[in-house]
Amino acid sequence: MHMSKSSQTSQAQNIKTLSAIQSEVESINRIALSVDCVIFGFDENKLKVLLIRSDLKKFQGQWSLLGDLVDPGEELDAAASRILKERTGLDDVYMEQVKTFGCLNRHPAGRVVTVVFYSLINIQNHKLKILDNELHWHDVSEIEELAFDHKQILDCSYEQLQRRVQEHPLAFSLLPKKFSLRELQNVYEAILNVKMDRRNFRKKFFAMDFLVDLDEMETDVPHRPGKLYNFNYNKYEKKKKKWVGIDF
Amino acid sequence: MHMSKSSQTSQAQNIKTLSAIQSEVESINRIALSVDCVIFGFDENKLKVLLIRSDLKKFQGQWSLLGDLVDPGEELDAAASRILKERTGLDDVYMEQVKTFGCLNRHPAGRVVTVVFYSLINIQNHKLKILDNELHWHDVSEIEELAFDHKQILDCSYEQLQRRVQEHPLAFSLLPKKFSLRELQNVYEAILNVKMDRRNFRKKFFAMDFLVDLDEMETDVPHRPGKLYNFNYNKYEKKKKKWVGIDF
DNA sequence: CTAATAATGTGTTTATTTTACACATTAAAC
DNA sequence: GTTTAATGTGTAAAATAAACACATTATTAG
Repeated sequence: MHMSKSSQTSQAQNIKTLSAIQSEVESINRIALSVDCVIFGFDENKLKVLLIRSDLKKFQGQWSLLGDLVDPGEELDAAASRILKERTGLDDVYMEQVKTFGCLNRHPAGRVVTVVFYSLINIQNHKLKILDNELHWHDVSEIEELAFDHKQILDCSYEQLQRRVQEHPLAFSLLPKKFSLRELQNVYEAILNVKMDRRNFRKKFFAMDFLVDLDEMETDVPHRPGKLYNFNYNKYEKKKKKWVGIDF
Repeated sequence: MHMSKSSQTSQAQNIKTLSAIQSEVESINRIALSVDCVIFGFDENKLKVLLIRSDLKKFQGQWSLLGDLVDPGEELDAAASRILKERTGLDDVYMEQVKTFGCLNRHPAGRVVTVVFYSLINIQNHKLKILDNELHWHDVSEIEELAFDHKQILDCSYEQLQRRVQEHPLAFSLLPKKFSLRELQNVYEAILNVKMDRRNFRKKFFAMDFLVDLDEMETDVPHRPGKLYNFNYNKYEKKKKKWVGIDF
C-alpha cells in the first residue's frame, strides 16, 4: 500500500517516517472488520448451508451466516477457523476466501467490512454447538432471504463453489472419507444443479485415476451396495493438470 | 455477521441492541483498511504492471503497488477507482476484486488489512500522472521483489487474471478498441505464457462470432497490414455459455 | 422361497472438439 | 522488381465428450 493521502512526509526525499504512518492509521481508521463463514454441507442429496438466527433487532427472526469481528491480533483465516470451530467443533476443514463485502450501509451498526470464507464440511462428522441462538442446516436452493447482505454473500460464495468444484477436487470434503461413486455423483449434481450420465461420470473419474478402490461395500443401503472409494490427494498433487484454453 | 463476542445483550431474547453493537464496534476496532490496485497493461507484446517507488523508509528504493487507506465513507471499489483515476487519469476501467490480504505483520505501521483489485487498461489511452514518486510500467515476468507483501499480491492477482482470461472476454480491455487478430493473440500468449497456433486461434475466435470485422486495416506496420476488429459485448452477453464439466 | 424391485456395474458408437500442419497472398523494404 | 515478413485460409487426424442398453446383485414384498 502506498499512502498518498498523508502530507506529513520528510519533504526532501518524500519518504514517510513510520510514526507518521502510524498516527495516520490511528486517525483515519473508523472501519470495523469482520469475517463471515459460509459453511456448506451435503445431506439428503442436497447442498446445505449452516445458518443462525440473527441476534440483531433489525433482522429479528431472519437467518444469517456465522460471523464475528476480527480481533486486531488475529489472522483473517484464523478468525474464520475460530468461528467454525466454535459452531461445529471441527478444525482442519477445507476453507477458501471468497471476497470482501464493504458496502457503506451493509451493517446497521456502522461501517463494517467483512471478509467472507466458505468451508466444506462432512455433515456426519460433527455435532452442532447450538449456543446462543438456533443453528440449523438449510437447503441452499430454498433460501430466499437472509439478514444483512448475507443472501448476496451466499449467492457469491455458491457461485464460486460451483466454479471451483469443476476444476478442483473439493467435492470430497463434503463426503465421508469412504464414499460410493453414487454419492460422489450426487454431490456434483447437487452443487452444479445438473443431471449427469452415470456411466460417463464413472468413466471420467476412473480415467483420472485419483480414486482408490477400498475393496469395501456400502452397508445399510436399501438396495444393492456399491463399492467404496477414497480420494488420493497425493496422486492428485503430482498429476494435476494445467490446462490452457479459451472458452467463453 | 453474527457478533457472538459481545455479552451486552438483552438476556431474555438474546437480542442485542444497536447501540450495544455500535460501542462494540468502536472499542474492538483497531484495524486499518486499505485497497491496493494491480494495474495491468500490455505493451511491446508483454504484460505490464504499474508500480511506484515505496514511500516507506523500510522499503526505500523498492517498488510497490498503488494503494491507499479506505475512507470510512468510501466504498471499496470507489477507493480503488479513485487511486486508478489519480494515477492514470482513467475511469470506466475493467476492475475486479481479487482477494483480501491481512497478515498480522504485512505492514510495518501496524495492522493494515488490504483489499486488492486488479485492473486492465489500454496503455495507449492514458498519460501517467507522476506525482510524488516515480510511476513506471514493469514487465510482470521480470519482477522479483516488491515492498510489503506486494509480490505475493501480484502473483495472486496474475494467477487470477490467467484463470479469468480463459473464460471471460477480458483481453480486449488491454487493447485499443480496434485491434488485429495478431495483437489479440499476442495478449493471450503474454498473459498465459504459451505459444498458440495462429490458424486455430483465428478459427476459435471466428467461431465464437463476437468479433466485428471493421473493414479497416492496420496502418504503420512494417509488413502487410492485417484487418481490424472490435469486440461485440452485447452479442457476447446474449450468447455466452454456461459450461458444466469436471476437469482437474 | 420366489418373484419383483431398484440399484450397481460395464462397452461401444457417434458426435464434437481440439490439434497439427502447408501454401498462396499481400504490402512494405530494399 | 525482387525479397521479405507478415496475413489469410482448409483439411485430416486425434482426443474428448455424449448418447445409449443390458446383465448383475442385494433387498424387499408377497
